[in-house]
Amino acid sequence: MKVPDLEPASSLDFIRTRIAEDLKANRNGGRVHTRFPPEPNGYLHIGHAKSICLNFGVAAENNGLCNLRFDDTNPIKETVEFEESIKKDVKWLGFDWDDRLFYASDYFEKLYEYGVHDGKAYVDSLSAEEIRDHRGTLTEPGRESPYRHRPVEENLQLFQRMREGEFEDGTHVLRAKIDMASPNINMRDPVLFRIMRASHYRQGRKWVIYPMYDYAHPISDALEGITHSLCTLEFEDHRPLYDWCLDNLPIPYRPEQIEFARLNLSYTVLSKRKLLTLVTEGHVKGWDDPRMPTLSGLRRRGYTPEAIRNFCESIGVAKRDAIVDVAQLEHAIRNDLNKRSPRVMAVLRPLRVVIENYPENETEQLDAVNNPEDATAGTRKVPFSRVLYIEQEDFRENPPKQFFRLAPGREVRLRYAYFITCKEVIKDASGNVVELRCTYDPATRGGDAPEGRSSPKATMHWVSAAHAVPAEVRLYDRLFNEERPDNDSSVNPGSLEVLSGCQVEPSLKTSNHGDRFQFERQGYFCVDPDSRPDALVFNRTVTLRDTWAKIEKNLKK
RNA sequence: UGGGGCGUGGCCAAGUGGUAAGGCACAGGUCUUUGGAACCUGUAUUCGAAGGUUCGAAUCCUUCCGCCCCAGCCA
Repeated sequence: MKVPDLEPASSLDFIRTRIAEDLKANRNGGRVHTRFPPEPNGYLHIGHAKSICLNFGVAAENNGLCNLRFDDTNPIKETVEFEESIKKDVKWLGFDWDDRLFYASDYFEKLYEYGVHDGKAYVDSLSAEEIRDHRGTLTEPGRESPYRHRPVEENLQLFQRMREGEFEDGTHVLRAKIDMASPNINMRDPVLFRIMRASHYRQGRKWVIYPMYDYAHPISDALEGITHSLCTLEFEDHRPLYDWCLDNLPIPYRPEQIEFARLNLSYTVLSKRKLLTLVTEGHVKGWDDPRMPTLSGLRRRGYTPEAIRNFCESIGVAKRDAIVDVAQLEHAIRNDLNKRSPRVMAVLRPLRVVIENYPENETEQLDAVNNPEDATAGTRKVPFSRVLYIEQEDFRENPPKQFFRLAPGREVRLRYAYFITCKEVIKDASGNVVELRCTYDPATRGGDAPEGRSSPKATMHWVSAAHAVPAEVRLYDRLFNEERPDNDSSVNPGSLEVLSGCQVEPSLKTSNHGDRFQFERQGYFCVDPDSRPDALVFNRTVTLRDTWAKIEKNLKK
């Protein structure tokens, strides 16, 4: 009898499919070994998370390994600070490279040895501009350098002298001898090594020549026994060169490079260069500014590693250029936080409410559910008294049709407390509503409607004025107003709004940095590192879905 | 008009000759002490276009159109 093949529950992306095929064909002896190879020249962002999840994920799924390798071949851009931030972020995301932390710079000696192997490369003494001139254009072939046919012996000597620091920066380079007429510009004798007197953050002044990415990368992969070298689409053109390096050097091993589309997100930028600019030009407060799509920014904003991983899984891996809607990222964090974050009441823009028929000096402790999504989260006590704060936007003197929160003469429920009715509106000299005089119904304690009475349409959050704790709340919005920001786009001026007179329930007094909460009816918030016990600071991670906002928006149309 | 890729609903994305998964978003509805969550329902006669092969095509062939990447001694 024929045994049916067991198909995987969900479909595999093209890379996982390819790896499964390789495994089935017993290529690489059944091994899967990937690597995440960041250059330590900036902070990791959500786009890197996609690559990290792919590389570490694919390895884990196949009982394989994934290395962390720093591609530190350009000393003028790289720093320890960046390296440390990258390691921290990869760990935070939830991945572990165990003892497999590597550096391209540890392979410099090997890369040097392979340099002029077998006459496959030559020392060129043209200037940078001359090399550019000789390269040709997209439609015209390049021209060979007059130095292209130097004897192997001479190349060997010159290359050694390059290393020994006998030449000025930029006077010589080592080039691969491939094909100046290749329609693929990357194959027109690409530079392999350049002279650069720069202090390397790990190697110091040990080297004055540094290898180029195209040369260092395939060899690094080979030396580490990488089976699948996953990178982004812009390197597709480089694959022939990747393969050339491995084919023409005495390396007994052949990793396979596979390219996938990098992540783009609407309303933000994801290139290291642009992110660097935002930081250096002061448009944001640093790499970990909660508006930044960096992992450190998202972390400070209150995103969880789980949410980011789920997001990366949800967007898939393919080859077409795509711009993922930020709404998809927001969905991922809401989905995660909904299940795990304790609910709490916080009034962002307070409006004073006096309950006229409530005793002056009385305080009640009312029971509030910590998380309706999690029965084990239990309950807490929330103090109620005569003077309260509610949200300014929860009261309308002239409520539009579908507004069913508080208005003159109207009754609403205060969550876990009582039904209250608005009796009087008090305004200041310029006509602003500054206080509401209300009455409460003692029969509705806890917020339950007595038998036979229908419950109000609105339930609102509130805080007892005498017990509330003042706090600063930072509201974040999309970094850019344009869906696809370009180089001329400027940061959304409304991307950060700081609210200073907020009143939060007393249980928040003991919260710690990084703690996450749902402020009921408003969104998810976390305690910022700037927060102190006597000066609480919260960041809004993301708002709750707000159907009233949609209704109101449509009313205005 | 050199080379390399890619085109499936508003945004992602499965599908690889047998009659268009799923998620996000959106629109209705149920429920609700968060206008939250959850749940239900709806949304591509059509897969960039046009021809062709076939009983049958998003999947095969041809032509065309559109988009992205490459001329760093960056990665």
